[in-house]
Amino acid sequence: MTRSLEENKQLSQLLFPKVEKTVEDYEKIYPKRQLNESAKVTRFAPSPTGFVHIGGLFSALISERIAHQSEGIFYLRIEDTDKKREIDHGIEGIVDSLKNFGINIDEGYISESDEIGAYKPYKQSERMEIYHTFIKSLIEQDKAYPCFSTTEELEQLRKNQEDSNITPGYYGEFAIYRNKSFVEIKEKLDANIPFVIRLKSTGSPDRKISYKDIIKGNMEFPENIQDIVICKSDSLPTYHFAHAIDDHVMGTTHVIRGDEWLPSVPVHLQLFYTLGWKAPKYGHIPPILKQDGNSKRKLSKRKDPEAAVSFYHQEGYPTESVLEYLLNLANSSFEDWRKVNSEKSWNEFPFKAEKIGVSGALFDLVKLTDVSKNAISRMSAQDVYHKLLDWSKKYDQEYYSILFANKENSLKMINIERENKKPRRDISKWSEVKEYFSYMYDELYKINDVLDFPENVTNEDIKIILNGYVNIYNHNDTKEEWFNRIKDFSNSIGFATDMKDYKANPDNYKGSITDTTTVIRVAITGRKQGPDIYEIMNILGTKKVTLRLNVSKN
RNA sequence: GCCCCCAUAGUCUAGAGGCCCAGGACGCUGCCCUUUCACGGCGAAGACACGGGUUCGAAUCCCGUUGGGGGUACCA
Repeated sequence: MTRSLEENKQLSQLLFPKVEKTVEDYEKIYPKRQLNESAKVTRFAPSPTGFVHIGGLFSALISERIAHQSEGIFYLRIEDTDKKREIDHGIEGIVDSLKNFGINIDEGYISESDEIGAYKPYKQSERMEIYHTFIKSLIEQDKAYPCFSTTEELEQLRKNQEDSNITPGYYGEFAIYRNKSFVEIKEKLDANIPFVIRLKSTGSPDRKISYKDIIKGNMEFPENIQDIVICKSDSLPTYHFAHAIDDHVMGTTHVIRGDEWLPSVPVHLQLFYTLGWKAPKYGHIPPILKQDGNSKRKLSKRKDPEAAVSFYHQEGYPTESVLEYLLNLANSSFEDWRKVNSEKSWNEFPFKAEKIGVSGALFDLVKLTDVSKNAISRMSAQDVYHKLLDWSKKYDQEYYSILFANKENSLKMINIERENKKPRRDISKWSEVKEYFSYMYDELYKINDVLDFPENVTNEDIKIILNGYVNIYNHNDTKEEWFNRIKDFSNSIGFATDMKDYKANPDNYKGSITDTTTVIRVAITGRKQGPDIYEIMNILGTKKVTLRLNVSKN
């Protein structure tokens, strides 16, 4: 029944006549990396099947940290073995997303069609010859074989197995093509019957396999007993096989991936073992979840706009905000570190892979907002201005022109209370700034029909305040002079300046200095809240201030 | 069905048998400071899923239950 060594050799030749190189050739073409003992090699290996998912960015970030913190290599490999789901410009999207977030790769694709690095090609569809060479060798060694079962037959098999309550799948006695004779196989091949290549499993159902996951710790699984497909009928490798080949050949030391891969570990370990290689270390990260009714679920590409990293770009969250939020999700000690290292870059944080939580976290936009406010408050006005320009150039042309034309004033505005020991924390994303500072620009500022003055001040008093203030306003006042002037003025019209006294005897006054300034603020900015009103008036200038005061009176 | 993973407040988490009648951050909230907001200061409410063990002692170890997530493809 079984085939002789010679027959297997013939079979491999029959199957892969065009493969000329040998396994040894490839070990020479792609030699082992010359790196320090401690240097780690990681990769981000997405499929170009859609936009980059926030979970993808999460694993890319973790992989990048692990590599670069150990002075190792981080590379980008495109896993395009599923031609059915591939999209146009998929690679470009991936490359751009990483670039945008400042996650630097050492090897792999740097644009839709250009790649760098000594282990190219970094796209699986271009590595066919490599995979076939290794498959050919496995067949020669009787470790793999062609299987001619049709999808229908396999479905039927599964159904029968389920009905008789035995483990479903293609294994053991059900692996009918495992030991077919050379003659039988040749007949099928000559008849052009489509086939896949399967790996002959060496696993046993009553043996366990254990390994230590970098993130999840000690794991134990039953061995894989299935004769898994390693080469599909379109002659492309399956993910499992390409993973083993590429990560060995490219010298990956640590594989970081989503924990949906956890159940495949026995398969992968078996693959490495069968190929005679040392398996990389694995780290399985939990998914990023979203609350959906009563349950949590993975952020969905189809249902959740916030699943796409492009969403954060559009909204104008600075990349470091998103990265820091993600970093905090991975290592919760990040925020403590950030508190005492406010001027450092996120990539100086001593990241620890083994500290990553094991269970999935809900993505919390509110927390992201907080992280982002902090991140932006740490930036210089120049920095904020330029980031704002970059963002608006892409997403808000009108605002871009305004910012561009009003550089000086914009910078001053952004800088209000920015250089305090504790800077303002009012901006969390670029898309909200236009509205937030709209009163700064004549093009954007519109006096509301109904100004929202404080309720406790009568219309009559509002007029008194506005009329009086127009007369005493002096653009050349220092802040102190200005404040003294407001105080005197408030006193003169019956508004308290001593807050303690006001609180003790509110009935003695029409209101307090808070009300006076708020009325002025509303008249000038249309808002009850905002940065230091003295600074704002200073930037606006006498002309605009008096104009707005006069307009608001009516 | 079978296999695997997970389980501390609304959210993210610290916690690796006594330091914990559980600490931090976000959020929520009270007060103080204050020309508003922000900042800052001082507070408040809020959690070890449940049930059994083991132990002098358990959030921490074991077993079970429940709940959640994942896998079970010629998808990754």
